[in-house]
Amino acid sequence: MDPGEGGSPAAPSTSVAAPGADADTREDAGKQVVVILVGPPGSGKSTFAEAVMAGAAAAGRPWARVCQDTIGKGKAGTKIQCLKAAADALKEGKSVLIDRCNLEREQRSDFVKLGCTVQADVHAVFLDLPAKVCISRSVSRTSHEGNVQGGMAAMVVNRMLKNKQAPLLTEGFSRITFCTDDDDIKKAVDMYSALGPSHSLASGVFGQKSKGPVQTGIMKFLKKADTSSVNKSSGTMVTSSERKTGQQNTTLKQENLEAGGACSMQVEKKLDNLKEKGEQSKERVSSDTSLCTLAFPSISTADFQFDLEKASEVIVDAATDFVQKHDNVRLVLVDLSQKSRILSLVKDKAAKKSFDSSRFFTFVGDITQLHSKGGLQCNVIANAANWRLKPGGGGVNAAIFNAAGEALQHATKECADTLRPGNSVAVPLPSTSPLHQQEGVTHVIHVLGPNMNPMRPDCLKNDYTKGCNVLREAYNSVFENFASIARSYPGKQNDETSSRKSASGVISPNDSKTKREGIDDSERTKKCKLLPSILTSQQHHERKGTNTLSYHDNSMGSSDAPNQAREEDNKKNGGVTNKTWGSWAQSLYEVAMHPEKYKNADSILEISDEFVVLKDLYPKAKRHVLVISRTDGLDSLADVKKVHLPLLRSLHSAGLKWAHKFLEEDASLTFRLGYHSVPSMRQLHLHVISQDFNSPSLKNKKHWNSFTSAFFLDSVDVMDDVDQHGSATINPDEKLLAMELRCHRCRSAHPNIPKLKSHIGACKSPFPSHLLKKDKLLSVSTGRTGCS
DNA sequence: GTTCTAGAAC
DNA sequence: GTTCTAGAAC
Repeated sequence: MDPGEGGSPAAPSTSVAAPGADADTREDAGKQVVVILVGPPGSGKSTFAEAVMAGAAAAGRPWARVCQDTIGKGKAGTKIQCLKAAADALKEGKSVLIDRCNLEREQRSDFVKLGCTVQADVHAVFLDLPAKVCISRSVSRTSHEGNVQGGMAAMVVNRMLKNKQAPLLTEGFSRITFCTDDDDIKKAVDMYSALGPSHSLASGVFGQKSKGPVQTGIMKFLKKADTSSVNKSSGTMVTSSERKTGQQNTTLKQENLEAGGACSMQVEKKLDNLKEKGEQSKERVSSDTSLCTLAFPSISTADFQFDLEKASEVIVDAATDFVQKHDNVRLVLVDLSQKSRILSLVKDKAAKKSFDSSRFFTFVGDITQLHSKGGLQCNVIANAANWRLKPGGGGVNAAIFNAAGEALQHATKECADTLRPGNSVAVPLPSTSPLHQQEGVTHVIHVLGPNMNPMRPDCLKNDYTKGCNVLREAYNSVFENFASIARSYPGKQNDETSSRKSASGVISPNDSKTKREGIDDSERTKKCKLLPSILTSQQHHERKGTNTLSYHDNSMGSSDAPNQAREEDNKKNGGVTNKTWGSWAQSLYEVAMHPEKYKNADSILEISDEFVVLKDLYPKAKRHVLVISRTDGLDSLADVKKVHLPLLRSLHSAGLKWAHKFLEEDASLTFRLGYHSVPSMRQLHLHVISQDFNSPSLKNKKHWNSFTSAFFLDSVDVMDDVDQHGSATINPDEKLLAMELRCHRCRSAHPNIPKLKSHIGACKSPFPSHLLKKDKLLSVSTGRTGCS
């Protein structure tokens, strides 16, 4: 990093500004900074603080470190001692580093106030490392100043992380730096070490990756004297000297949005009024990162010429309905023009409805520059796409593809080839995309709405009955895709945990470890090596060319042949799936098509016209069976349409029947029924799996997360989804499988699989509240069928 | 889906 | 030295 960027550092200041000194004098002397570190034990706060102090000392800059772990004569002290030490240091003209966990807003608010009182810049540096890293480090250290080490450390870290609250600008910070790995931390240390008295760092939120915003140049230095040009160039900067005036409307909007109290539609009107008075109009709107936010354009009302009045009704209905059903999400309808008629119509209609208006509002701005120009942090944006999912064509589609670069085209290609009206597809935006880097957008959801323009494909010729239905389907599809993405955001999971009911009504796993292992062992001896034999059988047929399956008419006998045929079919049908399957992934398909060949194998539990029930060859729990659909052409959930709803219900009923049977044999079990978002094996299959996860075949992170993250879609939800929207909402994000290892009951984090397994063998916490709804869990105590 | 294994982490 | 993960191959 070049600390001289924007001007070389000046000589260290020796003058000390009195607390009451006016701003100009203070700026001459160099602005003091209060840096509040935020992070759990093991996140490296002390290392950070020591490195910055060393850098500052070497450069002769007056900094003080206030460390709660050592403030009591080398031992841990109190918050009050820290506050006093910080106040004293500030009086002496020093900048201050607050080295304590500060994970909750309340814990850090007094330090923020202290900084504001002496008109120092107040910064947060959030050391937001993966829980497992913090736990590993804190468990293994031996001479920690605050004695958070050894076996207790994991518990302490987990408890703290459960309640962590990411810092927000509205707390009074002028700058927040997120560090999610050691590289980020090093950069932040370098930055603060090199911070000269005549420099100040840019205001805003920097380095936040997982929740949307934004890596906007963590290394950027800005000359303090030039605040006016800062505002001109970026439109989002708010320095402390401006807070009295420029931040007025920012604060107004932030408070309203975050408190969820006042109507944000009104807030926008107030903001509009301020704009009319010539005030700064491009302030940061909300730094609330606890809400996953979707920005979406009005669908079909531009080039597709859909009636605005009717469209606005659909938007308001769909959006208000959605935010009422989902926590921790926010929807923002965006249009470029201040005079947008669709925005006014939606605002008017929304004002007449009763809902939490901080979670659905309208916004004037460019959907590709919401963060950098509008200060609105959106994790996900929707794109009014064309049916070929190609760039160009003008409007929002061209703008988004332009802004996102080639990365979006490639990522889109991997997810889908075409789109039908009323459908959407969520595309994870690679981190190489400028839209990801600069605006913090992690996903683009392409959606195709109904068309009323005779010059465009699939014109509905003013059939608004159909048109409104398709438009509603389109919005529902976008919102549900968004909900799936939101579910994978870490903050959401913490919230679910914190709202967990104390009494679950679900029986805990059997206390007797010996008994459990005994059952496992007996099952292992009975295990039939069915699947490899199927593979052998199929390969044998392929070699001999005697396979009766129609796709082997292909002269090459390639196992990819059916995929090619199906890809063609998918394209013809406008479907969005085009997955190819390796030869090893065909076993279930083979069983489903020819179960009679294997009827003597003890792995097959039941065969009907619609399904086959099969013991999983590598069970990931004491009891784990698959209910495999026998419908040819249904490879996975992505292929499921409304017409398959009766089939889904049959699979579910069969799953329930077997779960009940297993519960009769072992009343300590709890079952969950569901599908993998993206299965590894071809042929739609429902997992019926006991929640003990006590199995030697559960070996890695992917196994664990495929059954305990949002990657696992509950059968009841899938049936509802298909019933309401005509298809299942799938989040294809592979990141779900790479997430850190968390207990499926108490959500505590663990550094590796063996440690996780030893924890889940003992954890008696109730299941998270979201699993207790809709009979997603089946146990003797619930005694329910799950049929609706 | 699993197995194998190099190399990272401890 | 041992444990554990993650990527390649099947």
